[in-house]
This record gives sequence, C-alpha cells and structure tokens, in this order.
Amino acid sequence: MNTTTIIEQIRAKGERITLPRRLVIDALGYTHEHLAISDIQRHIQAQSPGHPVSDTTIYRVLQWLKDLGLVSQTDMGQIGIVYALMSHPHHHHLICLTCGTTITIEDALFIPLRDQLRRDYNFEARVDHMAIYGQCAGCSQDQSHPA
Amino acid sequence: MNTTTIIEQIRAKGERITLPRRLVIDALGYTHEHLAISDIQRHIQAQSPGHPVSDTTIYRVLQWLKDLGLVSQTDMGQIGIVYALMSHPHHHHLICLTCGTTITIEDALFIPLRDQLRRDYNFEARVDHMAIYGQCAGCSQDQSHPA
DNA sequence: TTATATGCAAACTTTTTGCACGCCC
DNA sequence: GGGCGTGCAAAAAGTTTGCATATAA
Repeated sequence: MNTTTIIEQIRAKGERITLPRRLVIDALGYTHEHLAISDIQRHIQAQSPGHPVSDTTIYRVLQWLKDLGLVSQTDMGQIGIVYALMSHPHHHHLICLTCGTTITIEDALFIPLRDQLRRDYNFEARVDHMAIYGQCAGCSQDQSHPA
Repeated sequence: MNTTTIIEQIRAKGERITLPRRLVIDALGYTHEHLAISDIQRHIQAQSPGHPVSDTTIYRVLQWLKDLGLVSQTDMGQIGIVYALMSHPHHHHLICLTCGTTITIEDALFIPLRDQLRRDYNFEARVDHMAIYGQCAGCSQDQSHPA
C-alpha cells in the first residue's frame, strides 16, 4: 500500500489532510525501516527543505496516526522509540543485549502465537512490531567460554 | 528464589552489597508484579521510612541489576517503564489499546517461539517480559458493531 | 585503607501544553 | 467562515552526570 492510498483511506474517514501530516506519512512510507523522531525530521528536511515541521507537530501527527491504527510504536531500548506504518509488510527485530546487533525476522514466526492468544483469550494481538532481547549467536558462544 | 538467595548470588560474583541495593532488591522481590521507579520509591518509603533512596541511586541500582542479568525492563506504553526480577516466575501482559485493560498470561506460550528463534537464528531470546498490544475480547467485539 | 557507592544539584533529553495565528474544507 | 491544525516558547517529566562525602570489604 503506497502513501497516496493511505491518504485516501484517511480522508475517507473524514480526517483532515495537511502538508505536515502528508510529510510525516511520506517519511514513514519512504522506507520499510522503523524510524525515530529524528529520522522523520531528517527525512522531511531532506525531502522538503522549504517546509520544516516542528517536533511538536510530529509528535501530534504520530499520536493521531496511532489512534487511527495506521502506525506502530516500539521501544527498541538503547536505540530509542521507533515508528512504522502498519501497512508495511511486518517484520520484527532480535536485539543482542551484549553487542547491540539487531537481526530482522519475518512476521510469520508470530502467527502461531497470535492464533493461540485469539483462541485462549479472545485477544486480537496487534503484533505490529516486536523487539525481542537476548544474546546473538556470537555473544552467547562467548559467554559459554568465559575468560 | 527469595531475596536473600539473590543477594548471596550477587555477593558470590564479588559485587558489593549496600543498604540501598538491598532495599531496591527487596522492593522488587516483594511482589511478582512489574514495578515502575515510583513504585519502588513508594515501597522503600513504606518499608524503611528512615532510609530513603534517591532516584539517582535507584536508576543506578537498576542498571547494575540489568547488567547482572537479574532484572528485566519493559516499556508498557501509557503505563511507563517497569522492572521485575528475572527470578520470578515469568509472566507477560496483553494490553488492550482501546480500554487499557491488561491481561496476565503465562510464559509457557512463548516456549515455541523461543525454540524457533534458537533453531533458526541461534538467538537465545531472553523473553523476560513481553508487552503485547491489541484489542481485548470486549473491545474487538464493540468494533465489529460500530455505532 | 582503598576502591566503590551514594546523594545532591544541575544538566540534558524527550515529550507535553497554552495560546495566538494560519490553513483546510 | 469556522473549526481544526500548527508553531513557538515554556513547562513538565524522565534520566544522566560531576563531584564531594560516606561506606563496604
């Protein structure tokens, strides 16, 4: 789903579209990566130098998009808080607590879990983006051979 | 595992035990709930009114316990950041994005996922505490019958 | 005794709020 | 035209840091 489609979708709900809102959505739509506030700022700055958007507005637009269920928010620990469009193909991150490496994993791994939560708790998990902490292959090996 | 055992464990690693450290560990050991900084403050205040512990120190002690792998940290969104002893029987939370209800779920549900991450990525997930967002039974029902 | 932990105060970062102005519909 | 969104500046919240003092081992 592209940015234009998303904007049509929002308009259809009777929501108002403004330039700052469009710029934030474009920034999120530009990449499938998860973006921090500063990444969004930087993208807008690069894309439309004549139309800076204040932090205040970015926070408000992101809150609005979260309320509309169009954006996910995740705390990536050291890395900070990141945002992504829900319409992107989902992916998730494994974060190594020792070396900080992040590994991207597919959403398919979470399907059984989602099914089970639906079955057992009638809970519709919106596992938009999970950040799972632990030890990567290299670092868990190092720990088993302590100095 | 009780607080005393944890403290022995820490001592055995050659770490120094002080009163503020003991008080923070006691606070975390007192309950199986996940505690915010303010909860820890409150518990220490109630338990040992004569020995307040500064915010600074609580942050430092929690960082130290995380480094030792004894404490988990989770961003619960609206609720804020919470901490818990890893030695507690693990449990996790489903958080309803609509009404804010939190549902406690057992760790057993995550065993298949952990196994798969180990198998596919050699990644040792420390799924100490997951916060999963979505819609609870009541709220997802409401949405299917819009006003 | 000596290295390490603590408390205080201040700095810093991130996020939120009030209010006057401006823009979308 | 009127309601809603935006930017600015300031405030609030959360967290970190430097340094002198206190304490565990």
